[in-house]
Amino acid sequence: MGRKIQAVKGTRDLLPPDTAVWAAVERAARETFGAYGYSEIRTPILEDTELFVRSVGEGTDIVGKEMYTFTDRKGRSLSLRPESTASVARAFVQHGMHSAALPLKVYYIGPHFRYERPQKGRYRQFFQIGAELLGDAGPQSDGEVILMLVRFLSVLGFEGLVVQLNTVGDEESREAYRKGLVEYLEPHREALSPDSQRRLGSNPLRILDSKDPADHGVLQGAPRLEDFLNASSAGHFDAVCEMLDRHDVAYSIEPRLVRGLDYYTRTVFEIIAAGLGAQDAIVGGGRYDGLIEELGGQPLPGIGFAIGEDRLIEVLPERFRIEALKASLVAVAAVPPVSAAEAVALAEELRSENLPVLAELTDRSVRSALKRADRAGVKWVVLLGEQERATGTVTVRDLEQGSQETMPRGDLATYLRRSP
RNA sequence: GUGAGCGUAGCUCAAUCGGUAGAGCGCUGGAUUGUGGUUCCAGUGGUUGGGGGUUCAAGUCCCCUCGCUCACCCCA
Repeated sequence: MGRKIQAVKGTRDLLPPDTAVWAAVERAARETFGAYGYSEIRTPILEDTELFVRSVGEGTDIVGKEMYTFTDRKGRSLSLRPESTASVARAFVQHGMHSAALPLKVYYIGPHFRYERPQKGRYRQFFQIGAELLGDAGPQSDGEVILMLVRFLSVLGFEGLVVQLNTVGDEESREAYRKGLVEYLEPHREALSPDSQRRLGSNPLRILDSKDPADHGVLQGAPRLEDFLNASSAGHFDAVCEMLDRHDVAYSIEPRLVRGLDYYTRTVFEIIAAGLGAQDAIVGGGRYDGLIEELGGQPLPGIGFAIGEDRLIEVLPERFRIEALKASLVAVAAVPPVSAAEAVALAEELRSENLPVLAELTDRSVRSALKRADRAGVKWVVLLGEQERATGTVTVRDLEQGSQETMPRGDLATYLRRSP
Protein backbone atom coordinates (compact mmCIF):
# COMPACT_ATOMS: atom_id res chain seq x y z
CA MET A 1 0.00 0.00 0.00
CA GLY A 2 1.38 3.37 -0.98
CA ARG A 3 1.25 6.30 1.33
CA LYS A 4 -1.77 8.52 0.97
CA ILE A 5 -1.03 11.66 -0.96
CA GLN A 6 -2.69 14.79 0.31
CA ALA A 7 -3.12 18.29 -0.99
CA VAL A 8 0.10 20.25 -0.52
CA LYS A 9 0.45 22.44 2.54
CA GLY A 10 -1.51 25.65 2.31
CA THR A 11 -3.68 24.47 -0.59
CA ARG A 12 -7.12 22.94 -0.28
CA ASP A 13 -9.85 21.26 -2.22
CA LEU A 14 -13.07 23.18 -2.62
CA LEU A 15 -15.82 20.60 -2.64
CA PRO A 16 -19.54 20.52 -3.32
CA PRO A 17 -21.76 21.89 -2.00
CA ASP A 18 -19.36 24.73 -1.03
CA THR A 19 -18.38 25.28 -4.64
CA ALA A 20 -21.94 26.46 -5.28
CA VAL A 21 -21.28 29.33 -2.88
CA TRP A 22 -18.05 30.22 -4.64
CA ALA A 23 -19.81 30.16 -8.00
CA ALA A 24 -22.59 32.43 -6.70
CA VAL A 25 -20.08 34.95 -5.33
CA GLU A 26 -18.22 34.98 -8.63
CA ARG A 27 -21.45 35.36 -10.58
CA ALA A 28 -22.35 38.37 -8.44
CA ALA A 29 -18.92 39.87 -9.09
CA ARG A 30 -19.26 39.43 -12.85
CA GLU A 31 -22.71 41.00 -12.84
CA THR A 32 -21.82 43.93 -10.62
CA PHE A 33 -18.54 44.74 -12.35
CA GLY A 34 -20.25 44.31 -15.70
CA ALA A 35 -22.71 46.98 -14.67
CA TYR A 36 -19.79 49.42 -14.41
CA GLY A 37 -18.45 48.52 -17.84
CA TYR A 38 -15.75 46.07 -16.77
CA SER A 39 -14.74 43.06 -18.86
CA GLU A 40 -12.91 39.96 -17.78
CA ILE A 41 -9.18 39.55 -18.35
CA ARG A 42 -7.33 36.28 -17.92
CA THR A 43 -3.57 36.46 -17.57
CA PRO A 44 -1.14 33.55 -17.03
CA ILE A 45 -0.58 32.18 -13.55
CA LEU A 46 3.11 31.97 -14.42
CA GLU A 47 5.14 35.10 -15.13
CA ASP A 48 8.71 36.22 -15.61
CA THR A 49 10.04 36.76 -12.07
CA GLU A 50 11.36 40.16 -13.13
CA LEU A 51 7.76 41.40 -13.54
CA PHE A 52 7.10 41.18 -9.82
CA VAL A 53 10.54 42.41 -8.83
CA ARG A 54 9.95 45.60 -10.82
CA SER A 55 6.31 46.22 -9.87
CA VAL A 56 5.63 44.85 -6.40
CA GLY A 57 9.16 45.77 -5.38
CA GLU A 58 12.37 43.96 -4.63
CA GLY A 59 12.40 45.04 -1.00
CA THR A 60 8.91 43.78 -0.22
CA ASP A 61 8.39 40.55 1.68
CA ILE A 62 6.14 39.27 -1.09
CA VAL A 63 8.95 39.33 -3.60
CA GLY A 64 11.80 38.82 -1.15
CA LYS A 65 10.62 35.68 0.54
CA GLU A 66 7.08 34.68 -0.36
CA MET A 67 7.16 33.88 -4.07
CA TYR A 68 7.12 30.44 -5.61
CA THR A 69 10.10 31.01 -7.89
CA PHE A 70 11.88 28.39 -9.95
CA THR A 71 13.97 28.10 -13.09
CA ASP A 72 12.45 26.30 -16.05
CA ARG A 73 14.26 23.88 -18.33
CA LYS A 74 15.89 26.70 -20.25
CA GLY A 75 17.15 28.46 -17.14
CA ARG A 76 14.54 31.25 -17.11
CA SER A 77 13.42 32.47 -13.71
CA LEU A 78 9.63 32.13 -13.45
CA SER A 79 7.26 32.82 -10.57
CA LEU A 80 3.73 31.84 -9.70
CA ARG A 81 1.80 35.10 -9.50
CA PRO A 82 1.51 36.46 -5.93
CA GLU A 83 -1.00 39.09 -7.14
CA SER A 84 -2.42 40.20 -10.47
CA THR A 85 -2.11 43.96 -10.86
CA ALA A 86 1.39 43.51 -12.24
CA SER A 87 0.15 40.96 -14.78
CA VAL A 88 -2.69 43.21 -15.91
CA ALA A 89 -0.28 46.11 -16.35
CA ARG A 90 2.13 43.86 -18.25
CA ALA A 91 -0.64 42.66 -20.56
CA PHE A 92 -1.73 46.26 -21.09
CA VAL A 93 1.75 47.26 -22.21
CA GLN A 94 2.40 44.10 -24.21
CA HIS A 95 -0.77 44.48 -26.28
CA GLY A 96 -0.52 48.23 -26.77
CA MET A 97 -3.86 48.72 -25.10
CA HIS A 98 -3.20 52.43 -24.58
CA SER A 99 -4.55 52.83 -28.09
CA ALA A 100 -7.86 51.28 -27.11
CA ALA A 101 -10.65 53.38 -25.65
CA LEU A 102 -9.42 54.55 -22.27
CA PRO A 103 -9.91 54.04 -19.47
CA LEU A 104 -9.63 50.31 -19.78
CA LYS A 105 -11.76 48.52 -17.18
CA VAL A 106 -10.98 44.87 -16.47
CA TYR A 107 -11.59 42.37 -13.70
CA TYR A 108 -10.07 38.99 -12.94
CA ILE A 109 -10.87 35.99 -10.75
CA GLY A 110 -8.34 33.30 -10.01
CA PRO A 111 -5.74 31.60 -7.85
CA HIS A 112 -2.61 33.31 -6.56
CA PHE A 113 0.33 31.93 -4.64
CA ARG A 114 2.46 33.04 -1.73
CA TYR A 115 4.80 30.84 0.24
CA GLU A 116 3.83 31.69 3.84
CA ARG A 117 2.99 29.67 6.93
CA PRO A 118 -0.74 28.96 6.62
CA GLN A 119 -3.10 30.23 9.27
CA LYS A 120 -6.69 31.36 9.54
CA GLY A 121 -7.57 33.30 6.39
CA ARG A 122 -4.15 32.69 4.86
CA TYR A 123 -3.38 30.02 2.32
CA ARG A 124 -0.51 29.37 -0.03
CA GLN A 125 -2.96 29.15 -2.88
CA PHE A 126 -5.68 31.73 -2.46
CA PHE A 127 -8.24 33.28 -4.75
CA GLN A 128 -8.54 36.92 -5.56
CA ILE A 129 -11.32 38.79 -7.29
CA GLY A 130 -9.82 42.02 -8.53
CA ALA A 131 -10.58 44.97 -10.78
CA GLU A 132 -8.33 47.51 -12.47
CA LEU A 133 -9.08 50.82 -14.15
CA LEU A 134 -6.22 51.98 -16.37
CA GLY A 135 -5.75 55.27 -18.12
CA ASP A 136 -7.56 57.81 -15.99
CA ALA A 137 -5.93 59.87 -13.26
CA GLY A 138 -8.94 61.76 -11.97
CA PRO A 139 -10.41 61.35 -8.49
CA GLN A 140 -13.76 60.30 -10.00
CA SER A 141 -12.07 57.06 -11.01
CA ASP A 142 -10.92 56.39 -7.47
CA GLY A 143 -14.44 57.13 -6.30
CA GLU A 144 -16.17 54.94 -8.85
CA VAL A 145 -13.87 52.01 -8.17
CA ILE A 146 -14.69 52.22 -4.48
CA LEU A 147 -18.42 52.64 -5.20
CA MET A 148 -18.33 49.49 -7.31
CA LEU A 149 -16.57 47.59 -4.58
CA VAL A 150 -19.07 48.73 -1.97
CA ARG A 151 -21.97 47.82 -4.23
CA PHE A 152 -20.59 44.35 -4.76
CA LEU A 153 -20.23 43.76 -1.03
CA SER A 154 -23.74 44.99 -0.44
CA VAL A 155 -25.08 42.63 -3.12
CA LEU A 156 -23.54 39.83 -1.07
CA GLY A 157 -25.44 41.13 1.95
CA PHE A 158 -22.59 42.64 3.93
CA GLU A 159 -23.58 45.39 6.30
CA GLY A 160 -21.60 47.83 8.38
CA LEU A 161 -18.34 47.50 6.52
CA VAL A 162 -16.18 50.59 6.53
CA VAL A 163 -13.63 51.51 3.86
CA GLN A 164 -10.33 52.42 5.48
CA LEU A 165 -8.91 55.19 3.38
CA ASN A 166 -5.63 57.06 3.13
CA THR A 167 -3.33 58.71 0.64
CA VAL A 168 0.37 58.06 0.35
CA GLY A 169 0.71 61.00 -2.02
CA ASP A 170 2.18 61.11 -5.49
CA GLU A 171 5.77 60.04 -6.06
CA GLU A 172 7.13 63.43 -5.12
CA SER A 173 5.17 63.66 -1.85
CA ARG A 174 5.83 60.06 -1.00
CA GLU A 175 9.57 60.41 -1.52
CA ALA A 176 9.71 63.60 0.55
CA TYR A 177 7.85 61.90 3.35
CA ARG A 178 10.01 58.81 3.20
CA LYS A 179 13.06 61.00 3.74
CA GLY A 180 11.42 62.89 6.58
CA LEU A 181 10.32 59.72 8.30
CA VAL A 182 13.72 58.02 8.06
CA GLU A 183 15.38 61.20 9.31
CA TYR A 184 13.14 61.17 12.36
CA LEU A 185 13.36 57.43 13.05
CA GLU A 186 17.10 56.97 12.54
CA PRO A 187 18.07 58.46 15.93
CA HIS A 188 15.47 56.19 17.59
CA ARG A 189 16.63 53.10 15.75
CA GLU A 190 17.46 51.25 18.97
CA ALA A 191 13.95 51.71 20.34
CA LEU A 192 12.30 50.12 17.31
CA SER A 193 11.34 46.47 17.05
CA PRO A 194 13.82 44.30 15.12
CA ASP A 195 11.38 44.04 12.23
CA SER A 196 11.00 47.77 12.02
CA GLN A 197 14.75 48.30 12.17
CA ARG A 198 14.99 46.08 9.14
CA ARG A 199 12.18 47.96 7.38
CA LEU A 200 13.90 51.29 8.08
CA GLY A 201 16.23 50.49 5.23
CA SER A 202 13.93 48.53 2.95
CA ASN A 203 10.38 49.84 3.35
CA PRO A 204 10.18 52.58 6.00
CA LEU A 205 6.53 53.55 5.39
CA ARG A 206 5.44 50.11 6.52
CA ILE A 207 6.72 50.89 10.02
CA LEU A 208 3.65 53.10 10.35
CA ASP A 209 1.23 50.22 10.62
CA SER A 210 3.42 48.03 12.81
CA LYS A 211 1.53 46.15 15.51
CA ASP A 212 4.46 46.29 17.91
CA PRO A 213 3.74 48.48 20.97
CA ALA A 214 7.40 49.53 21.13
CA ASP A 215 7.07 51.05 17.68
CA HIS A 216 3.89 52.90 18.65
CA GLY A 217 5.81 54.84 21.27
CA VAL A 218 8.48 55.94 18.83
CA LEU A 219 5.87 56.84 16.21
CA GLN A 220 4.10 59.24 18.58
CA GLY A 221 6.29 62.14 17.53
CA ALA A 222 6.85 61.05 13.95
CA PRO A 223 6.17 63.47 11.12
CA ARG A 224 2.75 63.04 9.54
CA LEU A 225 2.33 62.07 5.94
CA GLU A 226 -0.38 64.62 5.34
CA ASP A 227 2.05 67.42 6.10
CA PHE A 228 4.22 66.31 3.20
CA LEU A 229 1.48 66.20 0.58
CA ASN A 230 1.87 68.62 -2.29
CA ALA A 231 -1.16 70.58 -3.48
CA SER A 232 -2.00 68.12 -6.24
CA SER A 233 -1.97 65.08 -3.93
CA ALA A 234 -3.98 66.80 -1.21
CA GLY A 235 -6.54 68.09 -3.72
CA HIS A 236 -6.93 64.66 -5.28
CA PHE A 237 -7.56 63.05 -1.92
CA ASP A 238 -10.11 65.70 -0.93
CA ALA A 239 -11.97 65.13 -4.16
CA VAL A 240 -12.11 61.37 -3.58
CA CYS A 241 -13.51 61.90 -0.08
CA GLU A 242 -16.05 64.36 -1.42
CA MET A 243 -17.31 61.84 -3.94
CA LEU A 244 -17.62 59.14 -1.29
CA ASP A 245 -19.51 61.60 0.93
CA ARG A 246 -21.89 62.40 -1.87
CA HIS A 247 -22.73 58.70 -2.28
CA ASP A 248 -22.93 57.97 1.44
CA VAL A 249 -20.08 55.50 1.44
CA ALA A 250 -19.00 54.63 4.98
CA TYR A 251 -15.27 55.32 5.19
CA SER A 252 -12.73 56.35 7.75
CA ILE A 253 -9.43 58.06 7.12
CA GLU A 254 -6.55 56.04 8.56
CA PRO A 255 -3.36 58.13 8.47
CA ARG A 256 -1.25 55.07 9.27
CA LEU A 257 -2.66 52.94 6.48
CA VAL A 258 0.15 52.32 4.02
CA ARG A 259 0.40 49.28 1.87
CA GLY A 260 3.10 46.73 1.39
CA LEU A 261 3.43 46.96 -2.37
CA ASP A 262 5.83 49.52 -3.80
CA TYR A 263 3.69 50.58 -6.72
CA TYR A 264 0.98 52.38 -4.77
CA THR A 265 0.61 56.13 -5.11
CA ARG A 266 -2.02 58.57 -3.87
CA THR A 267 -5.20 56.75 -2.78
CA VAL A 268 -4.87 53.51 -0.82
CA PHE A 269 -7.67 51.63 0.90
CA GLU A 270 -8.57 48.48 2.74
CA ILE A 271 -11.67 46.84 4.12
CA ILE A 272 -11.41 44.67 7.18
CA ALA A 273 -14.04 42.29 8.53
CA ALA A 274 -14.63 40.76 11.94
CA GLY A 275 -14.38 37.02 12.38
CA LEU A 276 -11.17 36.40 10.51
CA GLY A 277 -8.63 36.42 13.31
CA ALA A 278 -5.40 38.20 12.53
CA GLN A 279 -5.84 38.07 8.75
CA ASP A 280 -8.81 40.39 8.69
CA ALA A 281 -8.34 42.38 5.49
CA ILE A 282 -10.81 41.19 2.88
CA VAL A 283 -9.99 43.89 0.35
CA GLY A 284 -6.93 45.94 -0.43
CA GLY A 285 -6.35 48.41 -3.19
CA GLY A 286 -5.10 51.72 -4.38
CA ARG A 287 -3.79 53.88 -7.17
CA TYR A 288 -0.59 53.05 -9.04
CA ASP A 289 0.21 55.95 -11.33
CA GLY A 290 3.79 54.95 -12.08
CA LEU A 291 3.36 51.26 -12.72
CA ILE A 292 2.65 51.15 -16.46
CA GLU A 293 5.66 53.33 -17.18
CA GLU A 294 7.84 51.25 -14.87
CA LEU A 295 6.94 48.24 -17.00
CA GLY A 296 8.01 49.95 -20.19
CA GLY A 297 4.73 51.50 -21.27
CA GLN A 298 3.61 55.06 -21.69
CA PRO A 299 3.16 57.05 -18.50
CA LEU A 300 -0.40 56.06 -17.68
CA PRO A 301 -2.20 56.03 -14.34
CA GLY A 302 -4.21 53.19 -12.87
CA ILE A 303 -6.23 52.16 -9.83
CA GLY A 304 -7.65 48.91 -8.64
CA PHE A 305 -8.36 46.54 -5.80
CA ALA A 306 -8.18 42.86 -4.93
CA ILE A 307 -10.65 40.96 -2.81
CA GLY A 308 -9.50 37.91 -0.88
CA GLU A 309 -12.17 35.47 -2.00
CA ASP A 310 -11.29 32.80 0.57
CA ARG A 311 -11.64 35.33 3.38
CA LEU A 312 -14.74 36.89 1.86
CA ILE A 313 -16.49 33.52 1.82
CA GLU A 314 -15.34 32.78 5.36
CA VAL A 315 -17.41 35.73 6.61
CA LEU A 316 -20.10 35.70 3.92
CA PRO A 317 -23.54 36.71 5.21
CA GLU A 318 -25.59 33.60 5.98
CA ARG A 319 -28.52 34.60 3.80
CA PHE A 320 -26.42 34.75 0.66
CA ARG A 321 -24.87 31.40 1.50
CA ILE A 322 -28.23 29.70 2.03
CA GLU A 323 -29.61 31.14 -1.18
CA ALA A 324 -26.55 29.92 -3.09
CA LEU A 325 -26.97 26.40 -1.76
CA LYS A 326 -30.59 26.06 -2.80
CA ALA A 327 -30.90 23.32 -5.36
CA SER A 328 -33.52 23.61 -8.06
CA LEU A 329 -33.22 20.02 -9.21
CA VAL A 330 -36.13 17.79 -10.11
CA ALA A 331 -35.62 14.08 -9.48
CA VAL A 332 -37.01 11.36 -11.72
CA ALA A 333 -37.40 7.80 -10.45
CA ALA A 334 -38.89 4.66 -11.88
CA VAL A 335 -41.16 2.53 -9.75
CA PRO A 336 -40.43 -1.20 -10.15
CA PRO A 337 -41.18 -3.08 -12.31
CA VAL A 338 -40.61 -0.09 -14.56
CA SER A 339 -36.86 0.04 -15.16
CA ALA A 340 -34.46 2.84 -14.35
CA ALA A 341 -33.72 3.12 -18.05
CA GLU A 342 -37.20 4.55 -18.55
CA ALA A 343 -36.62 7.09 -15.82
CA VAL A 344 -33.45 8.15 -17.60
CA ALA A 345 -35.37 8.52 -20.85
CA LEU A 346 -37.97 10.71 -19.12
CA ALA A 347 -35.18 12.76 -17.55
CA GLU A 348 -33.68 13.38 -20.99
CA GLU A 349 -37.07 14.63 -22.23
CA LEU A 350 -37.19 17.13 -19.39
CA ARG A 351 -33.61 18.24 -19.95
CA SER A 352 -34.52 18.99 -23.54
CA GLU A 353 -37.07 21.37 -22.01
CA ASN A 354 -34.21 23.07 -20.12
CA LEU A 355 -35.10 21.64 -16.73
CA PRO A 356 -32.29 20.48 -14.44
CA VAL A 357 -32.98 16.85 -13.63
CA LEU A 358 -31.45 14.25 -11.35
CA ALA A 359 -32.30 10.82 -12.72
CA GLU A 360 -32.33 7.73 -10.53
CA LEU A 361 -29.87 5.53 -12.37
CA THR A 362 -30.29 2.32 -10.43
CA ASP A 363 -33.26 0.01 -10.16
CA ARG A 364 -34.34 0.33 -6.56
CA SER A 365 -37.38 0.56 -4.37
CA VAL A 366 -39.51 3.69 -4.35
CA ARG A 367 -38.58 4.02 -0.71
CA SER A 368 -34.88 4.33 -1.37
CA ALA A 369 -35.40 6.47 -4.43
CA LEU A 370 -37.42 8.97 -2.42
CA LYS A 371 -34.97 8.83 0.45
CA ARG A 372 -32.11 9.55 -1.88
CA ALA A 373 -33.96 12.39 -3.59
CA ASP A 374 -34.74 13.87 -0.19
CA ARG A 375 -31.08 13.83 0.81
CA ALA A 376 -30.10 15.43 -2.45
CA GLY A 377 -32.24 18.40 -1.41
CA VAL A 378 -34.70 17.95 -4.24
CA LYS A 379 -38.16 19.51 -4.01
CA TRP A 380 -39.98 17.57 -6.74
CA VAL A 381 -39.83 13.87 -7.52
CA VAL A 382 -41.40 12.56 -10.69
CA LEU A 383 -42.49 8.93 -10.33
CA LEU A 384 -42.97 6.67 -13.31
CA GLY A 385 -44.65 3.36 -12.48
CA GLU A 386 -46.72 0.75 -14.19
CA GLN A 387 -50.01 2.62 -13.77
CA GLU A 388 -48.56 5.86 -15.11
CA ARG A 389 -46.96 4.13 -18.04
CA ALA A 390 -50.23 2.43 -18.92
CA THR A 391 -52.17 5.70 -18.87
CA GLY A 392 -49.49 8.02 -20.30
CA THR A 393 -49.21 9.96 -17.06
CA VAL A 394 -46.64 10.69 -14.38
CA THR A 395 -46.95 11.31 -10.66
CA VAL A 396 -45.24 14.40 -9.26
CA ARG A 397 -44.55 14.41 -5.54
CA ASP A 398 -43.74 17.61 -3.67
CA LEU A 399 -41.28 16.58 -0.97
CA GLU A 400 -41.72 19.77 1.02
CA GLN A 401 -45.52 19.67 1.08
CA GLY A 402 -45.82 15.89 1.20
CA SER A 403 -48.48 16.04 -1.50
CA GLN A 404 -48.59 14.61 -5.00
CA GLU A 405 -50.66 14.58 -8.11
CA THR A 406 -50.87 12.60 -11.32
CA MET A 407 -50.97 14.38 -14.66
CA PRO A 408 -50.56 13.64 -18.36
CA ARG A 409 -46.91 13.19 -19.24
CA GLY A 410 -47.16 15.98 -21.80
CA ASP A 411 -48.07 18.53 -19.10
CA LEU A 412 -45.08 17.73 -16.90
CA ALA A 413 -42.51 20.19 -18.22
CA THR A 414 -44.94 23.09 -18.10
CA TYR A 415 -46.04 22.14 -14.61
CA LEU A 416 -42.50 21.95 -13.26
CA ARG A 417 -41.42 25.16 -14.90
CA ARG A 418 -44.33 27.01 -13.40
CA SER A 419 -43.72 25.68 -9.91
CA PRO A 420 -41.40 27.54 -7.59
C1' G B 1 11.63 31.72 9.22
C1' U B 2 9.98 31.90 15.02
C1' G B 3 6.52 30.29 18.96
C1' A B 4 2.35 27.58 21.12
C1' G B 5 -1.49 23.81 20.92
C1' C B 6 -3.28 19.35 18.63
C1' G B 7 -3.19 14.37 15.57
C1' U B 8 -8.04 7.71 17.44
C1' A B 9 -13.56 5.37 11.71
C1' G B 10 -15.65 9.74 6.11
C1' C B 11 -17.18 13.63 10.41
C1' U B 12 -17.53 14.90 15.98
C1' C B 13 -15.43 12.52 19.93
C1' A B 14 -14.76 8.24 24.08
C1' A B 15 -11.16 4.58 25.92
C1' U B 16 -9.74 4.83 34.29
C1' C B 17 -3.39 3.93 37.09
C1' G B 18 -0.15 1.35 30.50
C1' G B 19 -3.97 -4.30 29.96
C1' U B 20 -4.71 -5.39 23.21
C1' A B 21 -10.14 0.30 20.27
C1' G B 22 -15.89 2.14 21.23
C1' A B 23 -20.20 5.56 20.57
C1' G B 24 -23.03 9.11 17.92
C1' C B 25 -23.57 11.09 13.11
C1' G B 26 -22.88 9.50 8.06
C1' C B 27 -23.23 5.74 4.27
C1' U B 28 -25.91 0.89 2.30
C1' G B 29 -30.04 -2.27 2.99
C1' G B 30 -34.49 -3.63 5.59
C1' A B 31 -39.14 -2.95 8.93
C1' U B 32 -46.95 -5.10 4.18
C1' U B 33 -43.08 -6.08 -2.85
C1' G B 34 -45.92 1.98 -5.22
C1' U B 35 -43.97 6.62 -1.13
C1' G B 36 -38.99 10.37 1.84
C1' G B 37 -38.04 13.32 6.54
C1' U B 38 -39.14 10.94 12.79
C1' U B 39 -38.44 5.91 14.84
C1' C B 40 -36.49 0.76 15.05
C1' C B 41 -33.16 -3.30 13.16
C1' A B 42 -28.93 -4.97 10.47
C1' G B 43 -24.58 -4.09 7.67
C1' U B 44 -20.26 -0.90 6.45
C1' G B 45 -16.48 0.97 8.82
C1' G B 46 -9.41 1.80 12.00
C1' U B 47 -1.84 -0.42 10.34
C1' U B 48 -4.87 4.96 16.81
C1' G B 49 -0.54 10.26 11.10
C1' G B 50 4.47 7.55 10.25
C1' G B 51 9.06 5.46 12.40
C1' G B 52 11.94 4.00 16.55
C1' G B 53 12.46 3.15 21.95
C1' U B 54 10.92 1.58 27.18
C1' U B 55 7.69 -2.58 28.94
C1' C B 56 5.26 -9.12 29.91
C1' A B 57 1.86 -5.46 27.63
C1' A B 58 1.68 1.26 24.43
C1' G B 59 -3.94 5.00 21.62
C1' U B 60 -1.78 6.05 26.61
C1' C B 61 5.21 6.97 28.55
C1' C B 62 10.05 8.79 25.80
C1' C B 63 12.62 10.36 21.11
C1' C B 64 12.45 11.55 15.91
C1' U B 65 9.50 12.78 11.80
C1' C B 66 5.18 14.31 8.97
C1' G B 67 0.69 16.89 9.13
C1' C B 68 -3.11 20.23 11.08
C1' U B 69 -4.50 24.70 13.85
C1' C B 70 -3.56 29.51 15.87
C1' A B 71 -0.26 33.58 16.63
C1' C B 72 4.32 36.48 15.15
C1' C B 73 5.68 38.11 10.39
C1' C B 74 3.20 39.26 5.81
C1' C B 75 -1.20 40.59 3.40
C1' A B 76 -6.12 39.22 0.06
